[in-house]
Amino acid sequence: MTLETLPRHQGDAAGLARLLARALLAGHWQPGDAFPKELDIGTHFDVSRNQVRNALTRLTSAGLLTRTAGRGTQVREMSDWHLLDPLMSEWMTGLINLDPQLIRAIYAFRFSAEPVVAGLAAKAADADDIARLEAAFEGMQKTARSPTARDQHAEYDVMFHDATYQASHNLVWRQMGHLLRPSIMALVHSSQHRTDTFDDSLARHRHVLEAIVRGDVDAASFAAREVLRRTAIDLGIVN
Amino acid sequence: MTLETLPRHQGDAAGLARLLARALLAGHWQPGDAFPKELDIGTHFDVSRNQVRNALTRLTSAGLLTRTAGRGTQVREMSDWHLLDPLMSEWMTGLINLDPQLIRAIYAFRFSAEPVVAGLAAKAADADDIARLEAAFEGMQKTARSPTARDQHAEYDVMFHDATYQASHNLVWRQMGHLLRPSIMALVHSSQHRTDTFDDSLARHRHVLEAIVRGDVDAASFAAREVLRRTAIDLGIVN
DNA sequence: TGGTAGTAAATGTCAGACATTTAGACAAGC
DNA sequence: GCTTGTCTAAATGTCTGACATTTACTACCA
Repeated sequence: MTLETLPRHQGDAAGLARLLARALLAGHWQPGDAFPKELDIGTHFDVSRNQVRNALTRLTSAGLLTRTAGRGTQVREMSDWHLLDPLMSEWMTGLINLDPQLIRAIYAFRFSAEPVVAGLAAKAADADDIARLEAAFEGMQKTARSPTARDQHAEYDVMFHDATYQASHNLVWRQMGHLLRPSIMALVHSSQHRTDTFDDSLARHRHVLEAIVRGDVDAASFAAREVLRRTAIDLGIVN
Repeated sequence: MTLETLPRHQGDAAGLARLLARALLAGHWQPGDAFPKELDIGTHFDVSRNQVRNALTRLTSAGLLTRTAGRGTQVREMSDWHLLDPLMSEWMTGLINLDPQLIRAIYAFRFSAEPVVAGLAAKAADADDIARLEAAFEGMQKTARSPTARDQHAEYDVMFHDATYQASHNLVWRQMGHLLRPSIMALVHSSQHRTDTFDDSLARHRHVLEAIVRGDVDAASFAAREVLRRTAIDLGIVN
C-alpha cells in the first residue's frame, strides 16, 4: 500500500499520527508489510522529518509498528496492538472501516467483563457516581425517540457505561472506559433503531441503574448482561 | 525532589526512561510536583537533550507526566497512569517501593476478573494452551519445595496465569497478562512461604488446570477465585 | 487597583550532519 | 558448491545549535 490514497495536510504531528493510525486500523496495510519510509512520508505530507518521527513514535508505542535501524518500519499484527491504550481508542472512534473481528473482540470482552464491573459498582458507588449514572440515563431517555439525535444518544450511552466503570472505584477497571466509545460508536450505524428497540434498551439500562442504586450486586450483574445480550447475539458472541 | 539521589549512567534512552519511571512509581515525586527540566536531567546524567526528550516522551505517553511549553513538566496523579501499558508493567516489575495502594488495586482487579477469564479459558482453550498451562504447573511443582528457587517459582506462577489469559482467546483479555508479573512479583517477598502454603496453592492451581482441561466453565471460575482468595484476604480486599 | 508590555525560562520545532544497523551484491578461498 | 568477508546503499537513530512558541512573572503606567 502506498501513500497516494491518503489525504494531505492535517496539521500537527498528532494529526498526522491519527491519520496514519486510522489508515492502519482500516487495514490499508497487512501485518508484516513494510511501512513507508520517513522521508517519503515527509515529502508526501510536506512536513519535517521531526514531525514524521514524532508521529511514528506514537504509532510504535501503541504497538502498531516496529522500527529497526537499517531495515525500516514494519506493520505488526493485530494481536500485538495495544487495544487498551487511550490513543488507540481515540483513533478507533468514528472509524467506518474498523475490522469486524476487532469489534467482535471488544464486544466479547465487554460482554464478559461488564457484569463483573456492574457488580463492583453496586458495592462501591457513591453519590457522585449515581448522579453521573442518572444524568446519563436521563440523556438517553431524552434522545431516544428522535432519529436525528442518534449520535447524541450514543454519547449518553457511552457516558452511562463509563460511569459504571468509574463507579467500580478500581484503578484498573477505570482505565477500560476508553474502550467504550469506539465499541458503541462502531455499532451505531449497524443496528435497526426501531422505536421498540430503544424502549427495550432503555428499560434494561434502567435495571442496571436501579440495581446499583440499591446496592444489589447480583441484580446489577444480571442486568448488565441483559443490556449487552441482544447485540452479543447479533454479533454471534453468544446464542 | 531533586535528581541527586538517583544513580547515574544507565545506558540508552530506554534505560533512562526506566530509571526515571521507577523513581516516579516509587513516589519520589508527588502528583502536581514539578519534574526536573530537560537540561538539568541532561547535565546530571551526561546525555544529550535528545535522549532526555526521548525518555520523557515515553513517560508522557504512559500517563506519568504532562508537559506544556513554557510551564515545564508536571507529575500526574496515580489515577491518570496507564496501568495497562506494557511499559508500565516492565517498569513496575521488581520494584520494591511500589505503592501498596497500587498493589491492592491490581490485585482487586485480578480477584474480580480472573474467575471470568478462567471461565472463558475453559470454553476456548486449545491443545497449545493446555500444554502451556501444564508446563507452567509442572514448573511450579518442581520449584515449590526449594526456598532457593523462589524467583523461579514466581516465574512459573506468572506463566500459569498468563497462559490462562491467553487461553481466553480474546484480544483484549490477552493484553492484560502484562499486569501479572508486577502483581505476582510484588508479593513474593511479603508472604510466608511455609511449605503447607505452597502445597495449598499448588492444589488450587491444579483445580483450575483440571477444570479448564475438561471445559467446565463454572468449576474453572470457582477454582480461579479460590487461587486468589487467600492473598485477597491478606490484602483486605475480601473478608 | 488593574491592565499591559516586556522579559526570562521552559518545552517544541527545525535543519543538517553524522552514526549505526541491516540487507544485498560480489568476489575470494576452501 | 558453499562459506566467508567486504563493500555499498539505504534506512532508522543520534547529536548539535539555532530558533519558535508558550507560559509565568515583573514592572510600569493609566
